[in-house]
Amino acid sequence: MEFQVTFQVNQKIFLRNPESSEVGRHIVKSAIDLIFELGFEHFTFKKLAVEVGTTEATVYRYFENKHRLLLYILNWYWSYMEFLVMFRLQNVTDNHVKLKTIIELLTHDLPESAGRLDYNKKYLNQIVISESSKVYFVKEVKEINKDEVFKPYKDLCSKIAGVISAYNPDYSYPRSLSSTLIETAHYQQFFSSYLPKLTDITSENHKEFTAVFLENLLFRVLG
Amino acid sequence: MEFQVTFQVNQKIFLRNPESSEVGRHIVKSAIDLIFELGFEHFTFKKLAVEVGTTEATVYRYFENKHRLLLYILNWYWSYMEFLVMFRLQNVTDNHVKLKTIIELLTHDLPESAGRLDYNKKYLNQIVISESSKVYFVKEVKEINKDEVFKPYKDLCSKIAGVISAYNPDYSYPRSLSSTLIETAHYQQFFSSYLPKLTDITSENHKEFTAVFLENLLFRVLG
DNA sequence: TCTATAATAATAGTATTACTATCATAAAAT
DNA sequence: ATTTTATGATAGTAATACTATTATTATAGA
Repeated sequence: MEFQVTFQVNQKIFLRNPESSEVGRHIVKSAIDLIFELGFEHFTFKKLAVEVGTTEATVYRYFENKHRLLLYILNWYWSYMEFLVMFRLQNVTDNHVKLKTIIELLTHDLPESAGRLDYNKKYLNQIVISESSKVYFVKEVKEINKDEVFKPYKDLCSKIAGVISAYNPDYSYPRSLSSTLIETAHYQQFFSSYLPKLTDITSENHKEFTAVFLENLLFRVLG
Repeated sequence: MEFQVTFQVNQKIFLRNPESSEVGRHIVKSAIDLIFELGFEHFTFKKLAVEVGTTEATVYRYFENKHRLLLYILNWYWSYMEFLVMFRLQNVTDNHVKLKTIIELLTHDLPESAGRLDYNKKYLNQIVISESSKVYFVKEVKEINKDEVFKPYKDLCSKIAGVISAYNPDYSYPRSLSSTLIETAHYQQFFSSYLPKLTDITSENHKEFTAVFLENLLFRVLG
């Protein structure tokens, strides 16, 4: 059986829906490759246009600027992650197993999807780790937030918080703990790769180290 | 009694020591004001030069680029924070009190120092919260790290990890927990201010909320 | 099949950013 | 008194982050 999962990303993030055309899809796919390769600071629409084989003007018809494009990519990621959490928790009754599954999902690459959108999942994962904080740590966050562009992140956070509360209804900070899990999953992987003295990593398996650290933390906190 | 605490910031961060001249000190002070006001992305050396009443060329004689200047500010912050931790833990024997003091320091504005450097502590604190991750979430992190520019961060992390281990010698991840405390102190404050649905804040006191959340988390983790 | 309507390519242009270079002058050190 | 050093003034360049115009192509509807 073949099936496709699609999410409608918030209209306000793009000027023209990139999923509606070949060029549009190519733009997002190449953006993921380029942001991974160059880092967000060195990534430009000019370079992207060259990579796609189109012009800057065309890219600008889809996205207002590179910040919005990154936001688009992350919205896609957060939505997909929320779907994966929901999907993988289907029919699981044990809340302990649920939380372990969530940590596994947060700390490992996305599974390859069969769909039309074959984004490079390794690159996407690295972008989420290294670049995602740049979409909210900006002076304009209040303005941007009004467009509800962080809704998928909040939904994901909320879903995980729900499981936390189910596991321990007396715990007072399910949302903060949930966002802490998500963020910590990112920078502990980053730190263990590039600034290992900020962590206790011993082997080379950054994802596994992060998962084990988070699991330990989570279940100590929740009892 | 008047006294001054100074830290020698790593030579490799600057081209000319900004503390060695009036203009240099003015540059750093104004940089803190401007980065706070504009956000790091909109902050430029041109704007800084105008603010200081000097030229771009002069600013470039002190710092290679704005990334290095931010790094300088954070090195100063991390060093000062490590000093404060050391200072405030003097003569405290109870490890529980030590950890509470550390969380208090991590989540609140720096105390005003009597010294020559009267950086705006409120602005500095906001910069640490919103901009600090931008110094390491860059493609060049490996190269930059070779200059030991993250040493003060690692030292601070290590100092806190030491207290964690003293409190609970059996805990396996003192460094990771330490960096998690530091980072979480930042973005829980940020989230509770701008994206409150990612947290469990109820009042308006972001610093207090973050402190209480972190304390709860820390002592549950360490038992 | 013709025609209206999008979307794109090609091209140009602007303001700002992120620098580098030169040279004269002022201040500090020897 | 003279050398060194820092700064100011000025200029200039390549890249970035856009906006605008027009011709061409693809598509969808009549």
